[in-house]
Amino acid sequence: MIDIKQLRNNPDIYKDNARKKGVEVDVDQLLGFDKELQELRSQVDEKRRQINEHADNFKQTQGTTSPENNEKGRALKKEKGDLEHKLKSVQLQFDELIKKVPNLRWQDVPDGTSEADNINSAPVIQPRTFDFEPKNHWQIAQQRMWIDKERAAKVSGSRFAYIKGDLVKLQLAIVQFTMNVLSNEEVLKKIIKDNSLSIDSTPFTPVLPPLMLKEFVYDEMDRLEPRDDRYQVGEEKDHLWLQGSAEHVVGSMHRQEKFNEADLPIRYIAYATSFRREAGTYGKDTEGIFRMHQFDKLEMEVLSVQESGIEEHKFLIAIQEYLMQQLDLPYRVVTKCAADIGKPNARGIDIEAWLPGQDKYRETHTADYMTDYQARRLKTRVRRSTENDSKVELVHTNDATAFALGRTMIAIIENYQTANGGVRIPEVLRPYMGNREVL
RNA sequence: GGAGAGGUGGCCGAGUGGUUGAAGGCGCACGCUUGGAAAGCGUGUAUGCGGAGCAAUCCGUAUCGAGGGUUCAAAUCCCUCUCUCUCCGCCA
Repeated sequence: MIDIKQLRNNPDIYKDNARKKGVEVDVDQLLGFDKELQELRSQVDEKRRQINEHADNFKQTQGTTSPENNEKGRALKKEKGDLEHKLKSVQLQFDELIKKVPNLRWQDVPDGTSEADNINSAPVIQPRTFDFEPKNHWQIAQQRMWIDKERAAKVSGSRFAYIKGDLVKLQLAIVQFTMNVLSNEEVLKKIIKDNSLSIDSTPFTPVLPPLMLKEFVYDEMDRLEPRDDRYQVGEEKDHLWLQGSAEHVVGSMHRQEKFNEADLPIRYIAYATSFRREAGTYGKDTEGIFRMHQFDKLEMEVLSVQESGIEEHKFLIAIQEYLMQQLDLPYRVVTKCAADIGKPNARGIDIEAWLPGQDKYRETHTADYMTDYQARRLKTRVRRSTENDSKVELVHTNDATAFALGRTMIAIIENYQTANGGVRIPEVLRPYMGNREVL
């Protein structure tokens, strides 16, 4: 959620921002509700003052009072009740509307009307040339019996799969490799230095989060919508939702908490299964395991003070690139335009891996910088102390993919394939696979 | 699923109707003391909203898990929900 005070002072900036993001929201109506709320609140406060003053009159007499006095107190309370009732109904309308106002985009986010306006970097690692016709991951995996979608369809339906054999070992190797990189402060220091960042090198804490979350928490994260893409569990009884990304359960983990400045940044690397209905993607990416209802992911989440938010964002992108370079996978970096970064985002970057079997770049990573947008409703705050002053402010949140395991394995299979249908193992993963060289 | 105990400030913990935004302690900050430090002593130490002021600050209001109720008055009484813990049962 945005800061209403900021919007009061700069309504045009918010209007322009919403337009650029392609979000429709009536800012003037919101300001109207805001004004009404302020008036009602001061009326309620005044009424409460009168009630308190009236009650204070009995303190001396220790409860000795008269019917007339009781009558007056009751009348005041009735008036307060009426005002509060009005306040509540305006508040509800205000709350609904303010949630629709998108976060301000960062200064350097390019304009654009759709993902077609995103800006692609030149390849950072060049696609390799093959002296044979490269197959796609599905052809290879099927032949090697690594993926079984037919049986998964019998049991669970479309867009589910059994992952088997060496592909499982490969996934676990990537998980271990990544966990080791992100909890190694020396590596992080090097990445910080190489990218001329000036942030602290606190290592990432590995996390296995719960996969279900409460509806109102999901809403506070501003990730519940579109609900069509979410799975609800125990609709009547539990009101729980399956997370669509570890960000949803890790970013919300410190809701209603107040940190000391020295506690930040807090960095997590979560390993979790994500669930998505993939509504509206019928017939898209049906081959293989590119787009599944369920997929495993390594996800980074960072809570920081506001001044280092943007550097944390750049740090996460640098880590993503480092990881891709370690696996030696061809990729490019995509700077997403205003229309494509999403409502809660201030800035968004994707990484796309080259898939020779599809002859295309495809998204494997995303990095989202939310400034204080998520933290405001979550009430995740930090106490900051200076000389003789201490204030509490909202933390800034960042999340970014370390590896989406399914897609990463697709990229490995397709880029590391050999003419005879084999797949070499990226060097850094070999120690985690018994030092084997091929799958 | 059954039975019980709890949720108070950064932390611990007192508090069964008005003098409690909340005792006491710890922690933290500043000052005194010291060659310096520790100990000791003193002072201060929540946040949201609205208002006044250049400002330090002051005024009003709300907040003791959440919501509702009783009362002139609720951290304190009643109801509902929620979370944590203990014991039993079931179970990976």
